[in-house]
Amino acid sequence: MAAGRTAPGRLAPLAEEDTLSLGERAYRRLRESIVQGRLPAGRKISERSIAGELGISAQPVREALRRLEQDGMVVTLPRRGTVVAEMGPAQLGELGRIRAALEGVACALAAERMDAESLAAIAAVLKRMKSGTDAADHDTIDEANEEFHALIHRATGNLFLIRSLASLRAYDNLGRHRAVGSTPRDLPKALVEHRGIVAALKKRDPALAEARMRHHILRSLVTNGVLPAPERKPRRP
Amino acid sequence: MAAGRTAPGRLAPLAEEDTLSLGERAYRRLRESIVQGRLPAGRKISERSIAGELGISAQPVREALRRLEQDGMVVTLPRRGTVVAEMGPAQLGELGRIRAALEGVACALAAERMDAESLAAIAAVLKRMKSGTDAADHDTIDEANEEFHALIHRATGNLFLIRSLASLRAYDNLGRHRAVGSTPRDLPKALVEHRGIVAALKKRDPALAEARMRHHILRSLVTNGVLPAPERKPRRP
DNA sequence: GGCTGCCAACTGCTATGGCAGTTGTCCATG
DNA sequence: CATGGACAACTGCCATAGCAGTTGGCAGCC
Repeated sequence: MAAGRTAPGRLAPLAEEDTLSLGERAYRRLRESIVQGRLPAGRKISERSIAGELGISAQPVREALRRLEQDGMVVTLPRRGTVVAEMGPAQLGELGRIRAALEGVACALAAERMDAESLAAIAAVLKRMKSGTDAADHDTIDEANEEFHALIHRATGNLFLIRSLASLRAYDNLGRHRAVGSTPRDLPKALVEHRGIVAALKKRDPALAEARMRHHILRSLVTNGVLPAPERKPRRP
Repeated sequence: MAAGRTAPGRLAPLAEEDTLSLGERAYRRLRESIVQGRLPAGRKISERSIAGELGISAQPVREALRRLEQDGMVVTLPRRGTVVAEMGPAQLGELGRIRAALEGVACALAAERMDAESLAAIAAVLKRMKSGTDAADHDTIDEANEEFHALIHRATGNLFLIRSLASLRAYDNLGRHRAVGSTPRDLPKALVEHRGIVAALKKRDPALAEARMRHHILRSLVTNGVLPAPERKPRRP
């Protein structure tokens, strides 16, 4: 990590060279720290202490905390303090189901309006996924996967969707980071699912694209242990 | 409106008696003003001028604007200004589809965990809807409708879902306010749909509840003119 | 007349200081 | 030893002031 030699749970001062506002940078830093588990649930966050660690004033930190609160990542009790929100497995599962639905809608919108350039790009990503899967190279798979979904999100052109999904994918990362050790993934299954999604996008079939994407997300959540395995449909017991 | 005699587009000062933070109150005020169309799209919003109108400092206003920006209701260009976001009919339609999906997930979650008390409450709301529909009383219908969905949202116990849907329903209101005059509504159809949703909730059938809720939202968006009528499925043209 | 350059009036952004409410600690009291 | 109360050290919250970048207009020049 770029954090370097910092005490666990502490943040390195912000670099000066950046062009973003301090509030924005503080928001991203805090968000990243929470997602990566460096700021665990229940940890107290005070505006002043964070400001001190980041080497900035308390005001931008306060803005960042308000935004994180709207994301649901922290909760603040007036005049008492702000703490990182608790995220039980049940709530993580709910967020996963929400994300599945939103990714589905995004995929449907993308199927309607994705241009040829983006389609070519996503086909290229698919190839990288294939080679990465063959080599069992998790880094390139993760990277390609990230780009895969990002391309679809961007194709929707819908800011609300993009933001919401970014927030939800952050929780997904949290779920992964929580499970120490190997995170199980059914790579070949994911590959064929991705191919099916791209095929639906190329056919410009919104309903099919949505169904496939949603199923893909839900299945991956199940194999990751975030969601329980769905019960088999009983044919009248 | 409680706004009273204020110049169009201007905001009345905040009351003192409230217990909420100034930032929170400013957020709600601005949000309400945007939703009701009092602050039309493209209108410039400066921290200082709003602060002056509300009789508070610029800092809480700034927080409110950052939160509204995360909601997608305003966009701010650094060092240049903040304006109310443009919302074309296309984007409004997209948000409607997103909302339909999220309301569906919320309804599924509610079907799994709604307690008897809430089920009784929602049954009562249904009765009010029935009488309101018979009397063609739009006010009580709107009120009951609001409560209907709020009960379902609350039953999920998911803050992210509740917040997102609140934001999306705000846009829905904006769509209504935009269409001056009579907003078409198929009241009897809505009533039977609501009944079907409640039936699914009582049966604790998440999939059915989700499908019915989603269809209900999508249909209402179509009759409101937010979404185009879906094309009939061609059986191979 | 049309163009350039400057200046004033904005804008968002951040730091500082201080207020009011909360919490924890330590001492005096029963 | 246990209990209650005051004080200090927090907390979030807000107002003020000032910085730096942007914009609009007006004078001066070509």
